[in-house]
Amino acid sequence: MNKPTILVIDDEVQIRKLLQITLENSEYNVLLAATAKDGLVAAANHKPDLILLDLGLPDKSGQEVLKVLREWFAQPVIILSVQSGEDDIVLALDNGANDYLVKPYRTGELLARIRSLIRRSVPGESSPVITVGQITIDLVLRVVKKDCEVLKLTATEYSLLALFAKNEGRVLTHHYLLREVWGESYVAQSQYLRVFIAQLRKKIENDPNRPAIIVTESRIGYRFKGNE
Amino acid sequence: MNKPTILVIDDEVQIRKLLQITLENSEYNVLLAATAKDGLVAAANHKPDLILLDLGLPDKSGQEVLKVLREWFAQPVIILSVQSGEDDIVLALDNGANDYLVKPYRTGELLARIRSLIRRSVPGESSPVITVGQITIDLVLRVVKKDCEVLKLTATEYSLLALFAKNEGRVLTHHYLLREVWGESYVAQSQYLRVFIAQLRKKIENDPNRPAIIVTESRIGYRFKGNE
DNA sequence: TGTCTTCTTTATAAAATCTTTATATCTGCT
DNA sequence: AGCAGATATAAAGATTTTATAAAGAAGACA
Repeated sequence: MNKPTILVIDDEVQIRKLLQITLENSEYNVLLAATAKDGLVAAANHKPDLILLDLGLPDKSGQEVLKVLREWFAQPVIILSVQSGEDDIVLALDNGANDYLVKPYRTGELLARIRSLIRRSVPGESSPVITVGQITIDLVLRVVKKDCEVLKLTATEYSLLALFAKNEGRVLTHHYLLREVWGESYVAQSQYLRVFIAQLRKKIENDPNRPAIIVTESRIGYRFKGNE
Repeated sequence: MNKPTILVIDDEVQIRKLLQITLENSEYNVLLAATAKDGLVAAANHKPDLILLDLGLPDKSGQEVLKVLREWFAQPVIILSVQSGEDDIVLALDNGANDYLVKPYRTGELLARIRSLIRRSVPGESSPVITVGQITIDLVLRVVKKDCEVLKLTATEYSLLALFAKNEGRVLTHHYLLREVWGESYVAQSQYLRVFIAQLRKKIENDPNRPAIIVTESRIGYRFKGNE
């Protein structure tokens, strides 16, 4: 459940800054580009979830950018422009824009239109399932299975296991685990970790006395071993 | 490829006429409705490819119509309204509108926005009847049955159940449920949720003391379990 | 106006989970 | 082997969360 990424292509630095702050406050990742060229490169490299495109770019017309973009970019594009002529709007929409806002626009409305487009742009998403050995974790459904059998985990146990599964094979330090699962102020509570690791092992290990999935790295942390 | 069908819901006869002519000239089939009630019926019967909805209807607020519609209608909805306030626009978009045009709008722009939405809309069908285990939910008629027997649910109970049914198997957090059913300002009222979950269980569970359909995920939320 | 339905609050019991404590076991080192 | 620090585990205790009934409030409707 990552934050969506939005690419802003606008040549005015103040607008870029303003949008960056606004969007980051609304829990988006923000990429910035000042020219058409940079914008297209950034779009290709980062595959943003949505693009905010200014029509008045120095190096290339925004309409051109839109056309080029639409040859491969399927995510939503919102045009921001000072041009309020109907011809511009119709052209942009027919070139593949999903929306067109005339500057100066209202921030709340822009955010609502972004929400609306992002909400609908998740068509064929396959629920990300992590499979490690006999353990299966469906992060969307929030279901953990061992050999097709559903396990009952508490919220904390689940966070811990999900964190391990996302870092299969890597050693996770006590400090890191405590900070990620319990929060910054619990980094000294190593005993928590021991208690919950024991509980998890009781539920997922074949022989909890000989842990094979969550192995302890003494004095450092724990490691989640999937296969071999 | 058939001509796309557009449903116009507006109480002013001149606007209906005008839109009908405009749209038919642009190769669309047009359906007309003058009230919220007729509009909802027409939407259910004809499954249009797009709806143009006026916010100022005599019998019911357009925002209400939108919410009810969105319980099962997945195709695009464009709001046409004399209201130009940001709050109205944001509310409509968050209620599921795909676009919002302030009257008087420009015809060319409206047509371009319609083209844009229809181009992008997936022909994917959304079955308006969900069956999960013994429970059947008709999202169009808003009727819930358990083993062919109609259950009497209040509006809130229905919204909650419909939301669950649309997300079968996945954990829905307290926060999410409260926001979707009651609205953003109620996200802290977890007690509501408990009360209504208890009421729902009394109505749909075989043994309300041992919930098998709506199971609680302590400290996280609830999960709607269909079969298995 | 009174009745009915539904929503909202309050109160309390029950359940689940988290936290702490106690003790046993392990690990690496001299 | 013996020690010290680190880890494992069970179980008691404390706290939070959940379930449920029921009372009060707010509307709808005739």
